[in-house]
Amino acid sequence: MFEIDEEELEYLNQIASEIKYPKGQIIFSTSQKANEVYYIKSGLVKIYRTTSDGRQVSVALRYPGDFIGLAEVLSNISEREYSAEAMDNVAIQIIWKDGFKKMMAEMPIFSEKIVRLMSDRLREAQNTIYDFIMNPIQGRLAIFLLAMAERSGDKGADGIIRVHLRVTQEELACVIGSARQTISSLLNLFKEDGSIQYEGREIVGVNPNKLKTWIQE
Amino acid sequence: MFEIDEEELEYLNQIASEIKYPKGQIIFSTSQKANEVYYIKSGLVKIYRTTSDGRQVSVALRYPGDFIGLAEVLSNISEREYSAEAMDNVAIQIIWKDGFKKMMAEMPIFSEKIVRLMSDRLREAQNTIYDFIMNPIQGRLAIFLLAMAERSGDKGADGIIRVHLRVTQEELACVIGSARQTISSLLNLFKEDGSIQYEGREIVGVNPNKLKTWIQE
DNA sequence: GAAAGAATGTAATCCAGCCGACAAAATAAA
DNA sequence: TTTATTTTGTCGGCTGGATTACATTCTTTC
Repeated sequence: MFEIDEEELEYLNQIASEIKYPKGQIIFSTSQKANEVYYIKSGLVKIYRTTSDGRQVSVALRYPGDFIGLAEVLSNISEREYSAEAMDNVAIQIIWKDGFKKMMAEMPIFSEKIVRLMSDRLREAQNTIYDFIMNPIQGRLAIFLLAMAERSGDKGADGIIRVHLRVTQEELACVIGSARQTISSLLNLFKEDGSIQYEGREIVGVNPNKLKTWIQE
Repeated sequence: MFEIDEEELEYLNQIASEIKYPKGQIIFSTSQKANEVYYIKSGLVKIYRTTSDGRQVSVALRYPGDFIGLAEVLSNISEREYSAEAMDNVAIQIIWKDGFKKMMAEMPIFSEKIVRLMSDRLREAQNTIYDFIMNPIQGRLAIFLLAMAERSGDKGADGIIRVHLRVTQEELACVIGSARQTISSLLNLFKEDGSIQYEGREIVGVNPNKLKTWIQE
């Protein structure tokens, strides 16, 4: 989604410091001070909020090459509104707010890309809202699996996307706003139908055309 | 949400042309060419998409002082993804894409504000997603009424927000993703409970504290 | 290896809220 | 005014999907 170039990467390396987070680690969490942004070098990050009754509600996933923690910094909000958690082993660069803003000021093309990034994310979020209103659960699950596959998989000649997705049903439930048991039976439906292929507990193949038949509209 | 200053307004007046749309008029619609952005001078605008079975799904409302049609232009998408409709009589300035981009390039502070605007909208959209997952219908309705009141009403000394909202239940249903009949009974509940006050078919008062009791978390 | 813990499968129950159907108001048009 | 149109109120029936409750299987840890 965000295409960083050589020059920018070099600039980043100057002002950022790299940190690794093991799977499950919290990167930042709600109501912490928002003084920095993060650039994902590898791994998958979940953006979520914990409700008063302890459930997690996820509003987005971020992939390698993405920035996270941007919205609070760009909106000049002092505290994090959401939390971020490493869903894999994750390597991240931390950039302090001031450094990041300086970078934006000094590199207009970079700044333009950030504008485009925020705009892309807004469209993505609006599409999510639309999908939530339009689609029953199976549709949302299909949409989500499709999006994940397209971002992190390789499309084979047969049209099937090869992936390596290890996500628990619990995680899926909190991303699409459903119950674990419901996800369980839907995934089995998708499997029987050939929409997705498993190897043990890992999803290894996604058939976009079949998956799409579960989606409304 | 977007605070435009004198200088910017003047610049806008130079490059924009004003158009008025009567209530109900379409300003732009899905899959039209996205060659311009709009600045709302007065009135309320609904951003929505029409589904294949004819229903409307609304993803945001925009108020005076807001830009609309921004996301496609900033993301460099050639076609509109959503439609926009005047919910009141609306006065709007049209700015052509090139002119707008030139303006951003020439006025760095304006450009910064646009970044902040997109960032604010992203946070808003993420909060909407969160609310959809967390709240049952009455919560979403309460959240929406509250947001509308805070944006377009005046807060009295008693804490009650005075507004003039003429929205049909049908409109409300499509904004929060529900059925008209459900909205009907909920509004009556809210009315009995003192959360909202009617005058004929217009909502004229909103009691934020009472409304909040309907919201989860 | 065994035991503990985590992740899945399945089934029965229950309820929010959608849908259809229609009556009653309110507004607009004639 | 009368008539047509739009908007609202109300009420059962129906159902998707949450919830509860276990059983099973896979993964770690010891």
